Amino acid sequence: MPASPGTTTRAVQVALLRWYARCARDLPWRRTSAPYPIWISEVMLQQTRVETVRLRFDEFLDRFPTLDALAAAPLARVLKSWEGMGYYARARNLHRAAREMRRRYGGFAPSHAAFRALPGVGAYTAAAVWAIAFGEAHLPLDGNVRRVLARLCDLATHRQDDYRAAGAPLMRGLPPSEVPQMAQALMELGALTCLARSPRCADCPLRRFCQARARQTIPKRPLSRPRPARPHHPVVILYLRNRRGQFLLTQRPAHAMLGGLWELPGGKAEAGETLPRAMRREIREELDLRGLRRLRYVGAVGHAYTHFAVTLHLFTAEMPGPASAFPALRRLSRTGRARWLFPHQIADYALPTGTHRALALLPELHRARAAGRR
DNA sequence: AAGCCGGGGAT
DNA sequence: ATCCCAGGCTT
Repeated sequence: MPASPGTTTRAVQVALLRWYARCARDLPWRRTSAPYPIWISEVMLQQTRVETVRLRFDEFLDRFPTLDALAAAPLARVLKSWEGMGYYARARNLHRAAREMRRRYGGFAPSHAAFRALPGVGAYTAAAVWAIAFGEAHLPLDGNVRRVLARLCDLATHRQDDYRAAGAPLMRGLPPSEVPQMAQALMELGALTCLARSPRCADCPLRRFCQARARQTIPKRPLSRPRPARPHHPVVILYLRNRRGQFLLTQRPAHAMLGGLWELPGGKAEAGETLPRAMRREIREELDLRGLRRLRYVGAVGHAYTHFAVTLHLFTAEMPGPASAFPALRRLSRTGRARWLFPHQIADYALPTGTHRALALLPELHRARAAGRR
């Protein structure tokens, strides 16, 4: 708060802490101060709404109650637990970081610096865990806090350093017991009151300190950046049956988008190409398979990713012969990147949400999916 | 600093 | 349809 002397900083801290004591939501990860669950919650909350995480947090901790349990688990199980939450690199990094901590420190990271160096732990997560679990005065600079600071100090900037300069004083001079509350209060104010679209200034404990409010620049804070439009692609995917009633599921490369997840074979349709032609071409390119039998169009589902959107066009078809007759398919199976599954077995595999929704178009898988969710 | 990575809910 | 969320990694 550049324009504010220390006495004002203290007044802001007091107002915010009093408000937090009165208004803070009761969230599962606020019932503990242990670093492991705090860490899990912070990773889940990366770009993910509180309400979504609220539904998943307890289940994840039931499955992986300790750092050692997470480190000992196979990655596939962690990915399955992460299914539907997106940004799957988070699950891969969480797993790697747990194994690294166990190996190098025999437990949780011993310092903020050691923790910050782990995969998937950036400036925000390291600050949040060290402030909330250990009471050290780091500023967790997330989207909420950035918005609160942009308004409180009327910042017309994108620079990270400007936000740090504005926010650091608010974390200083507190007793360690109040650091966790202060860190969470800044975020909570952004989540409940200092809303992005329609801020509830009348209810804000900081309204008399708010410089953007005084200057009537609230709608312009924080400064926004124009975003490019999302391109849209038609995609064809295939539910390929063999003669035993199994279907083919393939695994995405570990470090690609949706890395490690399982999906139906297929790919983008090209401009001017009919969907059945695209389907046959993709299967030829991907599996070196020709002469699909009984190719049928099932239907489509739309699905939006961060930077593009797709329409998934689902087909069914039957194998032209035994899988063993096709070298590319044999190779995929041998390396474990492709599996023939009976419908009920799908419950053990982590699938992207779009694939789940496409499979729901098939009655036989609808039943299997319902069984898998139980 | 910018581009990339999922998904979902609010408006 | 658009925005944006308790971000991190790579370039």
